[in-house]
Amino acid sequence: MNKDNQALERMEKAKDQVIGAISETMDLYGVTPSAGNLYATMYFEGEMTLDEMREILGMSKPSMSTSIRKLQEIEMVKKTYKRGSRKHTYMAEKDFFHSFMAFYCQMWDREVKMNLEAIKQSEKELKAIISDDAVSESIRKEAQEHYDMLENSKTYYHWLEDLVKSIRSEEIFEFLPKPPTK
Amino acid sequence: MNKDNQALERMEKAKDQVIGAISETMDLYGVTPSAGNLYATMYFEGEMTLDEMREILGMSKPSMSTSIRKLQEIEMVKKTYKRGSRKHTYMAEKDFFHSFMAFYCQMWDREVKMNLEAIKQSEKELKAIISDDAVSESIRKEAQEHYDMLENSKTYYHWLEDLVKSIRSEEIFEFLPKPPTK
DNA sequence: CAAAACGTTAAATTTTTTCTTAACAAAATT
DNA sequence: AATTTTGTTAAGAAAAAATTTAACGTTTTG
Repeated sequence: MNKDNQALERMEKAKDQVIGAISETMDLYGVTPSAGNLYATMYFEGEMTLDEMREILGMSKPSMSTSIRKLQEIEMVKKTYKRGSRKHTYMAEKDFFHSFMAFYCQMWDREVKMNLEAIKQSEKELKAIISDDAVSESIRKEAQEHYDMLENSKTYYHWLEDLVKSIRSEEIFEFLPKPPTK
Repeated sequence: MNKDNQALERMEKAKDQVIGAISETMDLYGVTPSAGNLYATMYFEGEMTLDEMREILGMSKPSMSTSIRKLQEIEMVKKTYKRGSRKHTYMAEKDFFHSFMAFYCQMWDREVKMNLEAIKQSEKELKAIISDDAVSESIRKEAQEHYDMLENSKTYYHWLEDLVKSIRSEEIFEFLPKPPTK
């Protein structure tokens, strides 16, 4: 079937378009190129084993192993259980809403936690300066300014917390409904 | 004033806490370490010139120049006009809401545009395969599956577009109000 | 129980990115 | 107009990250 080979070639081209775009996007998200490429490839395939991945991407097995682990961490790939084969199989999460939620919630949670903790420590130090009468007026004033700025910034982090909460609970879709699948 | 020096040292420690945290966060966002560090430093300072940055960070001037440019791109730093000095001065955007909006809207816009374009091209190819009667049934079926998957994924991108819109218009704050500044 | 299959960890290599020094271009002051 | 000041671009060096080859431990199968 010559027509079929032609069609298959054309299909590869079609897939590569999207694979390239997804891969590039993920790159911007701080996912390594090969992990991005792997995910995008899996997006078009069903279950895959590490060897199949290595085969199709022309890369080493440890490379696939580490990429898959990273993709699992951000919940873009799930381990699947296939009876018979003793090789592990994995599958791409195809619901981008899920990926979006998992990725950003994880990221923002970490941001909030880290920064609020740092602010807490910092404010403790600043407070000590502010309430020490032996320190000159101008320095205490500066400390106070920094303190106020930090205190003010907390507003943002708490908002971000709320955002994460509304995404996890899916309340956000009441405000911003998922468009209907035509 | 020995007490003052002590206080200043303590203040540096307080600032460094937060600088470290912000810097690390920005790192996760794909901003280079030195740009992150620069922003976090400027967060505590007023207007700054390139030479002051170089001085305080102990880095080269071209480094500051490129970092500042990147920070301007994502709207985390604004150019300020200071009469008198002919050196350029810059100032950190301290409103994290603004930074959040600028950064993610830019990112998501690019993602939507890139991927929808790729999908469009890809679907064109797939359609050609699907409607070619000379191609075997099984291949046409596979093409149709890919097509449907792509078509379905558009839902997500359109949602992301809506999200960006509601952030830009600040409508999102009606749903998720900024917590009051105590 | 020995040998093979599978996945992961460790060490080494390659590639990419970031940063610096040096050269350059534009603007301004003398 | 010549010299100095300021910022950027270009090329090279240093540092960091990604990938591969090699070695290891576990599980399975003959």
